[in-house]
Amino acid sequence: MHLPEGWQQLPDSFYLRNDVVLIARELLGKILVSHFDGELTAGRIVETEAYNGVADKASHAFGSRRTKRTEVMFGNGGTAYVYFCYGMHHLFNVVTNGPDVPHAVLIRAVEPLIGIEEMLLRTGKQKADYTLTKGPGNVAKALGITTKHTAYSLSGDLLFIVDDGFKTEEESIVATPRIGVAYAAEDSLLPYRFYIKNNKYVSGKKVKG
DNA sequence: TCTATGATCCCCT
DNA sequence: GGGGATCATAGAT
Repeated sequence: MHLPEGWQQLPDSFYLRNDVVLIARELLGKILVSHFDGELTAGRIVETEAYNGVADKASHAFGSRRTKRTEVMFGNGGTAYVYFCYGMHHLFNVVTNGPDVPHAVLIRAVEPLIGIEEMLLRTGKQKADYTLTKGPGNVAKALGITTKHTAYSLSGDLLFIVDDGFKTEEESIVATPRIGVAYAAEDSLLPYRFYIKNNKYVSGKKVKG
């Protein structure tokens, strides 16, 4: 496979660290790439959420709940956790940390870079506006990610994340509570959601101008 | 600009 | 048997 010059696949060591909130923050500005059936699609990550394992009421792994679905989170970091939600959406997460520590980062929005025509086909949209990859359901749909890709290694050449040297300014990063996790009681207030300020692909807020 | 609602199904209890 | 880490649309404001 041929990637653009300067695109460096993230090493396992990036995912194997123990601070999932830091990793969620550092994933801003990186590029999520899928290469299924010869179709290369990629987008720059502009919104993420951290899910902090067994202590986090918003996490599927809260209380060490270990099931067929969540099993991949209990494996090694650097793999994909994809699950099906609301009867129609596939949501893509990055598993982090070592075995038995079920940390994950939900990718909530990307800015399309490569394969926009293919993204339009997959989503059935007519034109590439800001809704193409806004929100976690749309990200997975545009990149062709489904539950069959859960447990895929991000060290492979089908689904992975690269660094192209893009620098995300500290002052352009915003931290807020996570979206759609009101059921998590006090944990729903934690500032575990990160996004790039003023980016039109970020979900959960209106776009002006 | 907002709120309400329907679509739709896998996974867990 | 019930609810969910959502999205697009319709209709009210």
